[in-house]
Amino acid sequence: MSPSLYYQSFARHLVAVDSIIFGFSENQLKLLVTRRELEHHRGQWSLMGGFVEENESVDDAARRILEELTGLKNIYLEQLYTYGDFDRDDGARVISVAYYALINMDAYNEESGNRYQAKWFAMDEIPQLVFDHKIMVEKALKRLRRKTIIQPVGFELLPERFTLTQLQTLYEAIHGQELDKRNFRKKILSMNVLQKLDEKDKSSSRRGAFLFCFDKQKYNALMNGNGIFDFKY
Amino acid sequence: MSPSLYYQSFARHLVAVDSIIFGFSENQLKLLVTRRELEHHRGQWSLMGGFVEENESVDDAARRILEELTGLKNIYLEQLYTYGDFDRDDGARVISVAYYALINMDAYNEESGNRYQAKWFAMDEIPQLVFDHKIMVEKALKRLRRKTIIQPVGFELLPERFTLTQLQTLYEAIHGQELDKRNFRKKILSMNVLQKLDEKDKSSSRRGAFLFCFDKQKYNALMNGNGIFDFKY
DNA sequence: TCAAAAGTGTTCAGCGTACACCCATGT
DNA sequence: ACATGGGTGTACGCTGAACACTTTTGA
Repeated sequence: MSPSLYYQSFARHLVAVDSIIFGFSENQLKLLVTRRELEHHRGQWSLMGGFVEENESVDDAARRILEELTGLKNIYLEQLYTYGDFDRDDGARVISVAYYALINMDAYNEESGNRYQAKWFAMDEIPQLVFDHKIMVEKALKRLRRKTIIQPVGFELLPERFTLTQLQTLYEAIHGQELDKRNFRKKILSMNVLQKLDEKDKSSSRRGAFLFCFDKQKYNALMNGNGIFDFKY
Repeated sequence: MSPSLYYQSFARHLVAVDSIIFGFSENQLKLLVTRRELEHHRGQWSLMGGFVEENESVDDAARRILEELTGLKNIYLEQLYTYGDFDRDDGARVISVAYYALINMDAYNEESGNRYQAKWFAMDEIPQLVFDHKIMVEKALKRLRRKTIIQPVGFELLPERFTLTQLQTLYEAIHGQELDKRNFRKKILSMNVLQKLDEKDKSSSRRGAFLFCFDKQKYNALMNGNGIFDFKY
């Protein structure tokens, strides 16, 4: 008797993946949502999602579906939480593993998105979403906020080269509050993960602002060293 | 056509729940593991787990399985992470939602545990576990450490009434490092979630140490107020 | 009287926070 | 010359961290 037979008597479930996809443009944090394609609730606004296939890891499913929608590989993607109420989808029992993704909207492929009637919404203009997707979005936002406090993650939402003002505006958008320019710069620079470039961005001021980029090396050094949460009372 | 029919063509999966169960005794953080009952790898050390049933939420499955093993209801239980590699279980494709639980070992029912050949191990004496269970335990420990820094969660592992020395020993066990007594007390008491009782515990010293209990009211007030993570740069 | 754990305060350094002015440049 | 965003430094208060001695009491 093959091992798999031992498991035969147990219930099997549809397992979906739903992605909370964040972007940043026009100084606003945005969310990418699609029109649902499945018959049930077809056409309603919904997070981008799909079902986990037979021989596919859940992470791979999330990446696959994200790539279908955005045309992007190598996106920052992190598992958020698994939603398992048996009646969360009123059409069938579906367990959903939620992920959140941070993407650089400049690189986003609009054509791919159009196939799913995808649309970006500012966080305070998100339409009603199907099932428990709104709850997922709220949890993702909380997680993103927490994450950006203790780890320099926000970069994923920006183009490769960005000004400190852009970065600050992003943080303000994520946290929904204004920040002091001097303190912000002091803090971010003291983290020592930014590399100052010679070039200036002149698109938003006459004087021009220096461009920076994220220094992956420094970042890794930081992470591999002592963790950020050193416990001492 | 009923909604559920729309979903028929998608793959279905076995969904398991595995619990990392922490306890505290003899000044050590401990983990409860069982001997595996399913044919495949039967008898190996394994986290307590089981399959999610047809009309059961994943959370309920976790609670059900935990109660079967420990005889305890109302345990602190939190979803940890979902493990979805398609080959993580070499017998069949099983997606596992991991939870971690904190239990007061005084209340633990040994009889229930014996039915599963359950055993408590100190964290540095955990035997080899089946599949990816070791990874789950490591993640749970990290989460517990982080959690105890920012939220007074540790109480769940202690009897209802405890001394500050006991609490400190617990924190030392969780974090694997010694803490300064004065700083620890200052910090914990300033959180304002402990209630000092009139009674003393004389079991561990001639002088006796005052007993405290966790004050749920104060705790809730704290949590409902401003969150712990106020972001300001 | 002594052994063993309980209990208690102060000092210092570093970090977060508040706050206001000059700089560079294109029009 | 002026309007617009870019860039910079300091002072204060709080919190975390290091550190040692007295108290109580049963044996």
